[in-house]
Amino acid sequence: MYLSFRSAVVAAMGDALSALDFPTDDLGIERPPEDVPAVLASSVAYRLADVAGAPPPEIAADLAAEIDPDVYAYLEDVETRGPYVNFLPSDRYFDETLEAAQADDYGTLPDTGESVVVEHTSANPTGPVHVGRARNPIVGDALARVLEYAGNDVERHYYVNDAGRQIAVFTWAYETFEESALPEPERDSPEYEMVRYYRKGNDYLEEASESDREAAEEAIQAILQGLEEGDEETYERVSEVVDTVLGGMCGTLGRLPAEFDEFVKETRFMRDGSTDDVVDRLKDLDAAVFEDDAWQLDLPDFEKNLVFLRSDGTSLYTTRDLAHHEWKFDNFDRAVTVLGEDHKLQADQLSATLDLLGHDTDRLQQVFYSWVNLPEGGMSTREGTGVDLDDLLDEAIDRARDEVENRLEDRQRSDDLDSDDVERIAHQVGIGAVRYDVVAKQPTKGITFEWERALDFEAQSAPYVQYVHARCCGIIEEGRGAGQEVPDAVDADALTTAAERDLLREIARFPAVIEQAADELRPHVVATYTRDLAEAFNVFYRECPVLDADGETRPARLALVAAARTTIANSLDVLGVAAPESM
RNA sequence: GGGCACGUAGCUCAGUCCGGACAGAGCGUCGGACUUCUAAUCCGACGGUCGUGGGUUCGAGUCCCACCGUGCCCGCCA
Repeated sequence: MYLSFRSAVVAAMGDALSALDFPTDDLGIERPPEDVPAVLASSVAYRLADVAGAPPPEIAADLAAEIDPDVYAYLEDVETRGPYVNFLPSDRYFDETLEAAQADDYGTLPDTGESVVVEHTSANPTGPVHVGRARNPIVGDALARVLEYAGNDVERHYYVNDAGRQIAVFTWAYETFEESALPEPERDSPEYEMVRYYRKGNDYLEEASESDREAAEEAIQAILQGLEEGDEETYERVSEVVDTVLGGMCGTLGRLPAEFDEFVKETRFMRDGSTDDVVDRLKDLDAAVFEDDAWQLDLPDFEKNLVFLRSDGTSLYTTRDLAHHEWKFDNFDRAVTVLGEDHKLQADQLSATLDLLGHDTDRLQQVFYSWVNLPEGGMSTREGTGVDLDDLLDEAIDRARDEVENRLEDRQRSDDLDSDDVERIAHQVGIGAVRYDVVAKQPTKGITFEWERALDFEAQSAPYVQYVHARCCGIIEEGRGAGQEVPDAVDADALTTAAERDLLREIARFPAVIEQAADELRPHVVATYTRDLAEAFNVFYRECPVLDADGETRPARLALVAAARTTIANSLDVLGVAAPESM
């Protein structure tokens, strides 16, 4: 309804402007402040003052007079306030919003017919997932959900680095050191057990004598060469390490939850010949140069050359990533990648090179986030510094459980929660709080990890929004018990108070929020929206009794609660945060 | 040194892309509201040179320039 209303306003403004011989390239449509009852407004009158030779309020009045609301769908009235033209929606707008918002798929936009691959996380399989990179799966998964709601056919990919030096070191270390020489694993899980070899190997390379180190380097190089040559046995050896560690990491990511449709291995593009193929085409480019025995690309707009083939003839990460992205272009309409800001230059070079290879790089978009650091510095898997995501999630669940148990005593509601409920709520709230805290912020902002802050359940947090969902469910359940079912169709006329209208207006915006989040690839706008929606609901809740309301008001309010419930549930779903039915 | 990002209330953040209605929340502090559909709630008070200085504009937190501070990047690593 909101999107239709907006189209109507766009049409009305365009018609009015051209009728008065004003330019129609700037409609000035915006969202008015809260205290203005209009759903949309236009500030264009300001800019027309010069052209028209009249003060803005006068122009606004002329524009408003030019528009006949009856001609446009959902438009009730056009008013002016100073220089602003305000558009007020009709009863039908509210009636249909109330009905549409009760559908389970409310907020889902029509199919775009486009396939989108969202690549996120893609962390090197070297050890436990730590908080430093936890932003990637959380933002990436939310982004995938946003794009799905926006009508796209989405696939989530994890690009697995199984061909780099780190993995060769890991494989060598795993095959070289005895478990008896290693410390106890921090957890009973494959990646925690395996990372001990990786750390041991790296320590050894730093501390060993020169001759020992050279011997080790030889073994490591042999692994890299084996992969480059497509040697099956080497691939098997590396795969054992990679698959084991990755399996463990996915267990942690699954708790968020972040799941993937496909794990795309780097070696795939070495083994199928596409890396060699892209190297051949790169060599033919005008920008290709052969310097210092290595093939390089002299990219415009970049200071340094991009090496794509080493002097020993082996490929680099970037080379394989080019083949990877050509594969994405072959199989999807669009590709979105979530990357740490440290990959920005590399991503720009990738796009520039794909452009030189003749690809339409508008189909590739990158979303960057900055790392989560500790007060004392960055987190590193190799050095074992950092907070494991598993520990953060466990702690969040523990604290949420404490909260639930503390609140149990002075709980007003009579539906006793059993121990399963307590555990369910602890998980929903604990993990939801962590996830919401991350997804609600613009990813480019830096975050310093602090336990207290990450685990604050007050504030503008997930529980605040989740609580609204639980309240909605409570009212509906209570009503059902008293024989008051949510009506199928209802007249929004019965909703007369400002609190009811404000809530309905917020509910109506949801599809536009999805559209904006998808267009801008910024899931955090959905989080901001959930707060506004929850706030509007809580005001309504305080001022408007539902089940005790009289006459037509009761079914109308019940329908409003049902609409709020699906809107809250779906907006939380977009963020990947659970919507508890009680808490 | 060069490039990119970030800088809004004591603290954590919206708002900046696309300039417009008095710059909004939460936390903290102080003061109120549970015999009433769940108080993880609500209401009120206090709190702001929107990093600094210029510029463009009828109008700048938003656009441009310079500077300051912080982070990231500038490998034949990934």
